[in-house]
Amino acid sequence: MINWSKNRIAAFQDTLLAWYDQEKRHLPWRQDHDPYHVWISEIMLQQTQVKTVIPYYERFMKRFPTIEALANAAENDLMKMWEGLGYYSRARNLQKAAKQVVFDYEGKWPNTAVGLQKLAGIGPYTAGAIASISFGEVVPAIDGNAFRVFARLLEIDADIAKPQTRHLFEEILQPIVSPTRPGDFNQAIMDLGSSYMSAANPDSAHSPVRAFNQAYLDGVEESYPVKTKKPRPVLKRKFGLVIEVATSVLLTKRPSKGMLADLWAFPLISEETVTEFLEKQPKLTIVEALNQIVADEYGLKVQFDDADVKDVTHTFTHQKWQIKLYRAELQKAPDLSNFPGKLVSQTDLNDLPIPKVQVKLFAAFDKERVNR
DNA sequence: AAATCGTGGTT
DNA sequence: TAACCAAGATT
Repeated sequence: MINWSKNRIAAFQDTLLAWYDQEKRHLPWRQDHDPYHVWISEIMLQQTQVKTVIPYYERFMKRFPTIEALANAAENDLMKMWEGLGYYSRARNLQKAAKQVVFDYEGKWPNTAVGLQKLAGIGPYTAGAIASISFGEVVPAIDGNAFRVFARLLEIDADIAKPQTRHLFEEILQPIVSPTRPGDFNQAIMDLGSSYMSAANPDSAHSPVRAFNQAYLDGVEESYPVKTKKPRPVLKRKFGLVIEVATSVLLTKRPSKGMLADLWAFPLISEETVTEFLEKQPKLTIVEALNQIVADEYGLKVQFDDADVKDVTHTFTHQKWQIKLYRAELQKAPDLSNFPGKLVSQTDLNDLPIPKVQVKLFAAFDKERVNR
């Protein structure tokens, strides 16, 4: 790792900010420095590409123009706005934080990174981003871009996958952040990291800060940043249940903890549940086991169709689901007192927040339907 | 500290 | 395809 002198730091700031003034991206959330606008965009942008976020941000601002509107929103409306964005706890934390600001802080935002981190869903990166962009606090905003950019510029060998490495970067970056334009400095690093100093296809030869890029100058850019690999997704086999009543279908509201919390989907039975059932009653077929599980768990008398099974796979960050989708029809509306969900018509469906895996299940199921 | 929590895009 | 990446936070 190398070290920069004060003159070097000043030259870097000038070069970076001059480039930013010329080439910065014009994004919807960059029209002003309103903390509400900056905050919503930063939460949406966590682990999510700019291109994906833009339409979500526009819709969100129309639906919830102020932090008061968000604080008072119905949970279902909020989750519907977030539908398809992923990492849904971000949406729930968003409303928690909105309530904190509106009701605990009388509508006044904390104006430092330390204060901002007391709000739900705001960690060290997002706190630094809002504090510097909206309030002019001289603090770094260390996201994946900042890790990558400075690992290359300074040949920092620490593993950025390790939590403690953040502290090292904070120490290194604090004196480098522009004291006069901290928000622009942090955003410029992100623009740089998404263009000339991207992860996959960097173009350091034409980068405005190539003269400061030690890894590039040494021809070892490929070696930075140092980052240990994550394990591959674990395979989970499941049985998905389509239980129809006329043109409606039974959906469960998923538990409020764990994967896809509070979203709506077909009931899913884990392979383990079915396996255990078959060990106790080896003579049963899979369909018979599913029928009995549904009777035991939900108090529903159904008969799944063995000849109408669809396969759907969906990969998350750390799990790969292989779902066998079974279908059954009921002649009349059942007693749902033991079923954690409801009978949903096509029109009702439009109001419920649905995860992407369920969209895939619907697609497979609809194909079956069309073919019949 | 390591695992958990989504989705879309690229190679 | 499988692997990796994209403005991370929480437990």
